[in-house]
Amino acid sequence: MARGTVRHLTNESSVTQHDDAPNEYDFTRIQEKWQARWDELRPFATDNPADTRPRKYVLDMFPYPSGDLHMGHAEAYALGDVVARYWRLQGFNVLHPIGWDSFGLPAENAAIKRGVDPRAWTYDNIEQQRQSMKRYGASFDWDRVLHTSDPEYYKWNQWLFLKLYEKGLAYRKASWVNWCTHDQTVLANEQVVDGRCERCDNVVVKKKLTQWYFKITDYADRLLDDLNQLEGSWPSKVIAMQRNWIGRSVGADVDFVIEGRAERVTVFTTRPDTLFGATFMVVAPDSDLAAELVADADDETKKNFAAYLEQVQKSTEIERQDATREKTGVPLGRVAINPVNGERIPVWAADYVLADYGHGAVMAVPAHDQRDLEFAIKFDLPVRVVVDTNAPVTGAIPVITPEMLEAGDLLPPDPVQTGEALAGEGRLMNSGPLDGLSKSNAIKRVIELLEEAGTGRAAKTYRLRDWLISRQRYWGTPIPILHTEDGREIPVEESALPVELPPSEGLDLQPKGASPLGAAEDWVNVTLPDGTAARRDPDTMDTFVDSSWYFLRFLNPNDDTQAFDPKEAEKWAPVDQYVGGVTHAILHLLYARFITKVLFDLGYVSFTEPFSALLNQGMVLMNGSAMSKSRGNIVRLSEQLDEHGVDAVRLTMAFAGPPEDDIDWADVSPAGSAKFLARAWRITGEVTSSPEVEWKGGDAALRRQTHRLLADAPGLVEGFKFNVVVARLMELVNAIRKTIDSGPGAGDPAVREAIEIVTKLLSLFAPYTADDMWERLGYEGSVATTTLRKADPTLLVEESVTAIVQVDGKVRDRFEVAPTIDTGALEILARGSDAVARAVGDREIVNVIVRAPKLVNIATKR
RNA sequence: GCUCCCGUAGCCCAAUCGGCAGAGGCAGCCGACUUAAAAUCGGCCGAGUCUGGGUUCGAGUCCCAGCGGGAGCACCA
Repeated sequence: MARGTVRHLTNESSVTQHDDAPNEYDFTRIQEKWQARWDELRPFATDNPADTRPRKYVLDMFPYPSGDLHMGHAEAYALGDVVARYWRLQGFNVLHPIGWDSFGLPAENAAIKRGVDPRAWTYDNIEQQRQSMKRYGASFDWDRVLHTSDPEYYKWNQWLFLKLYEKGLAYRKASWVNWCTHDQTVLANEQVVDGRCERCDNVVVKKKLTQWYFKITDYADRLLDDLNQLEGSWPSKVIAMQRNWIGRSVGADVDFVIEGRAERVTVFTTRPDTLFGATFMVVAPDSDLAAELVADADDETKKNFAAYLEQVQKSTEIERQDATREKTGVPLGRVAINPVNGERIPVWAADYVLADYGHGAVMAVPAHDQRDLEFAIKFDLPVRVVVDTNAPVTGAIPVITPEMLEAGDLLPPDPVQTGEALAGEGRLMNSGPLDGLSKSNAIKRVIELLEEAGTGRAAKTYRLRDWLISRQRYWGTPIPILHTEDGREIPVEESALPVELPPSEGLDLQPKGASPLGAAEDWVNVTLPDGTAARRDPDTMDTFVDSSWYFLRFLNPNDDTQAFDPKEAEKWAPVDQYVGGVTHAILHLLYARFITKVLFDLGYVSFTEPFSALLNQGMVLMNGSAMSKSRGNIVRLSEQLDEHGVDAVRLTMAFAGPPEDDIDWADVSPAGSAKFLARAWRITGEVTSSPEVEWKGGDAALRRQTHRLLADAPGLVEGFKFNVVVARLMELVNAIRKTIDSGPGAGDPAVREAIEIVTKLLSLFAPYTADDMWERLGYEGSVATTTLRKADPTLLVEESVTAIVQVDGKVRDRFEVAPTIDTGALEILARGSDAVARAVGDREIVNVIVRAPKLVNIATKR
């Protein structure tokens, strides 16, 4: 078959109106024709200040320029475009921009591999993607393109960094960080997946380094609590993942005195009620606290600790996160004193306690915590039950029943025997003043006691850690800080921004654990105004900084006086509809939310959440699994576009199923989509009525169907049921076909009305075909810039409906009735039915439910 | 292990408030066109909704339990 053409037999009568126009659906011709028109018309530019239409900001997650666009991009941009085009048809002024997230490791790694400049490699890829994107026909405003690797963009990245620095939200600290052994750079917690580097899948180890952090933990409560306002507009899955990630725990801080040490050690616990059951303390071996506690110990203890620490640090994240492995640890030879009962308990170091969570130390209550129990059993430490989990609790009050007393079996099983810690509700015991209280009451009471004694307080802690933003790589935004020899940090003046990346020429980009920029002597060495020498910070920023505010830069991408114009933000932001993959459910979205809240606090924006609504599209699979080279199941987008046309591929993406579901390309039919487009397109060549024709008088059944679609379309599109909209369009095209072939014919006004509505709605999915159809229908310009009519309510009323009559839930008869029939009339009709009488037989009718005009159900005594 | 989501025709998927299980597509079959085939056009066939209970006049839809699939979290004190 000839590429680019869906052949069909020419019907002589269909040529009458457009003798000169081609009468074959040739998508290549249509694409080329309309691409040129769009370049000329700029139908999607959003730059007219006099535009008074209401506004919508529809944003697709911008792509990373690694190679050409693939099927995943195709799906995302097809779906985002449906939403953008829909709001335009509804009369909105829609901002729908596109850009490139063009800094980052893959570009640099690829550049190293090929021995080329990362800059050249990146911009070559952008150009390729830009052309593919244009061909793909998404309704972007091409005058607002940005690239995060442009100095004009990253200048404002640096500005943002300095704003955070001024607020104390950007700081440097030495700590154990995730180190990717392959990429030779640090990773944020969020970038470590199952102990491996999210990007290259290599093993991650811990390394102690001084790094830059953003203090996202200051915003933990707001990031968590504000998720409530996104409920219903964001996928619940994403909200759950974010909640989980922030991981707020509520409990208490408890101060323990350490014998022979002036300072107390504070531990965080979610179970302060079990404080009387604490039989030892555990600190993280890699914490400063452990090192300090062991410093005064005897040589044997020190030696054991040193050996243990070395072993811990050697282990990879994968080993460390294996929850099934045996507990390990060493005693530190120190004694802690329980503040509530004065009990002396030993202090151990063990790697099941994490240095950077809570205070890096825990009170171990082995009877009621599984981890502590395993440790106690392994090292033969005492276990004391302080909550009787066999005592039921009604409300907050423990209840002991006479039966229980009689059974003499009040105590729960011994955790040491069963190996199971007693985690449940119960009644406090062995706990002095807490005895007899329920768990929740005991928590309240013990916090009061601790606060009175000054040895503890209610506390919250989070799983979320501060955001590590420095990277020891070349292709990123330089951190705008100077370091003097005496260790001072000097922020670069705002007027001196951007701190431009030096050329990569002459730099060794091979990863070696330190930033390549440190070797750019001309760049890194600077002299301060007072004559002292300083060095630029050689690290670059995590690219998630770039993408945490790009949606604001789109508002005025060429403004060189500010990052974004707050007045424009007032007009357009926050983003009304954000569209992208669920892969960014945590990282990108959390960071963007954080930065938005910071900008709110700084007074730059008036909203606290960046994305009012979120749509996650699924992945495109092939034969049940993700496409990959190793599986050899890659479907090339460019080949699909060559074979079936842009519109057919886009339509297939929308029609395949709910947007959030994965699409298996083996299950769908782009050829079927092309067939449908050709059918619809062909009809526009058969219509013989003129654009000015009066609708009324047209075929009533077809008109009703058209208006039902008009009435349903908004709800369907806004509910992201794109697949249903496409199905309804197919249905309507089938109906038009019938009306032409075996009904009133191609000249009927209802045919024109129907195909015009099809054309408008089809433009959401198949913009090239729709614009060509629009022209064939006798109009000029792009159908995408028209608006959609409202349904005529008089046409939505059915002339008659089918009422069904059930007997005991089974359908026994049906009638054609007026939609306005009342309950009594319908019941009389139903009771008069022979079929119903036969079904009822001689049984007694006990109930008749009437739901006029659609249903009667007669229940009989059985 | 914990949490969440999903199981409807051979396949992908629809089904407003609980009210006739089917909108659409793919595949299949039949017919038209063709010397023939492909393509195209027209038509047809096709589940009783994963299983077992429950609520209800009535359950794909609500509740409980199980099975199957997917996702997230997982030594976070």
